[in-house]
Amino acid sequence: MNYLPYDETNPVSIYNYSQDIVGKTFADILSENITDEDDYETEYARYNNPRGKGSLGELVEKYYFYLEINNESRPDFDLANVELKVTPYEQNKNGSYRAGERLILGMIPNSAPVPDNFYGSKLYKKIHTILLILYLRNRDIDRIENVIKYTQLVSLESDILKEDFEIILSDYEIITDKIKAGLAHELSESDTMYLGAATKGATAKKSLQPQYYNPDIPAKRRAFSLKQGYMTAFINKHVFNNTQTYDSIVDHSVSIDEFQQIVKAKILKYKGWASKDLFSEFNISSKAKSKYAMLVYAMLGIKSNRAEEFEKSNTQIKTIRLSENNNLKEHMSFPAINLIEFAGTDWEDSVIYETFSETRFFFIVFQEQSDDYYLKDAIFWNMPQNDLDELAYEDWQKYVDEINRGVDFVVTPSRTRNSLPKPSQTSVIHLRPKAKKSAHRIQGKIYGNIERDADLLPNGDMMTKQSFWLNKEYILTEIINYY
DNA sequence: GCATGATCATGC
DNA sequence: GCATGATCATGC
Repeated sequence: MNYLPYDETNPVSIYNYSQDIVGKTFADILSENITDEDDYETEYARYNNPRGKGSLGELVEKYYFYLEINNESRPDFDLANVELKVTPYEQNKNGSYRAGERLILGMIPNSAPVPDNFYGSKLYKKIHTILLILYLRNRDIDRIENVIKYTQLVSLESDILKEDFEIILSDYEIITDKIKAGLAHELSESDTMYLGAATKGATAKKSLQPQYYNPDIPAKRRAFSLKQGYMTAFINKHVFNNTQTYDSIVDHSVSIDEFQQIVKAKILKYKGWASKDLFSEFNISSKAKSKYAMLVYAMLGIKSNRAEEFEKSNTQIKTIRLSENNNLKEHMSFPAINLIEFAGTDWEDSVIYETFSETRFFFIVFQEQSDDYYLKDAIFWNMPQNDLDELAYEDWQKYVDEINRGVDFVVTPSRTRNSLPKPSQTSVIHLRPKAKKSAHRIQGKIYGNIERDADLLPNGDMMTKQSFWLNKEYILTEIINYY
């Protein structure tokens, strides 16, 4: 073994040495270590490849810490029990920061027995102490030119588990119980709150593996991860020391079950109330279409619309209005998409896959009765992995095919019809317009304000900006079991 | 009367 | 000025 510039048995020594990395780009680290110009070019290209997702971490391991790359379940700094994690963060438009990705912690054993106890797991040993190296990601430059900004020694016990202990432990149990029941193929990242079961491997089909507890049905390889929302809160709190960002709903450590019970109780306290009474009780005079969502935050005691537990667990509040005869009034809307990106992205990297694999939902149900809506129920929900893999995938494919084939239009004075699949032709999700006004450019002919309201199609036409929507019939079949 | 295309009030 | 979280409303 060559001489190392730090004591590999001592976490503090490793951390002290790591402080000199701050301010460097990944390319700097390469050039400080490679004198031959051709070798430098080769390595630069290798580590700059966006397909090599873990490659910046490998670069740091190899060229800064001089470690052998280890793909095993032992920590990177084995003798000090320290795991190295190199991860991006990004700046939001309003200047605040968010984690760039979930933090992958270690593979979930699929072909071997799962330890019952979190403390007996390889995961616990591996992530007990983490050297977290954060770089500020700028997507406009070569990834290898990004600058490393922070390095921090993170202790699982004092920094992470202390405040979120019960939830992470119950997350671990949910994941491992499903595996032990032979249901690893039904795992979804949105099943849990902070510790997620993230998919691993380029495409799911490539990464299918037989299950130890159910050899007949293969399952995707997955890794334990701390969710992106969790990491955003973590770096704001523990790296940037910014504690003003969120309001928390529950001020003590609880399991997922307890958390959900507490949150539901805060809402269901008002079960049966008419919405007009709720609006006056909580002083909401808004005429905005999102007034029901504003009401829910008020009922939860959240001043901003950022609840700590919801942000950390990627949970979205959505309100649902039922008609008197128990149908949903409307489909559920999501943000606008970029059509060209939509049609050119693989399923597992698509916004729809990412949204439904990672998001937990808190549905607040109101029901119409005579001339008002009455609070009926509050339901935590996430899309079952099977529905995502099969039904949502088929719907998505129809839209991708039609957009790539070329969308046809029929223009009339009152509306412009398009040849995208209709909501009634889909089972889980559909695309529909969402803009200030309708706008199109069809074979060069312009209708409406295309700059503001239209989105480009692959064939050069433009159509009104589209969002994706969750079908109301699907939502109804999902929530009907709850009441 | 519902499906689908169109649109809105607000906050940041 | 635009993203958000929705609801509105025409015409089949």
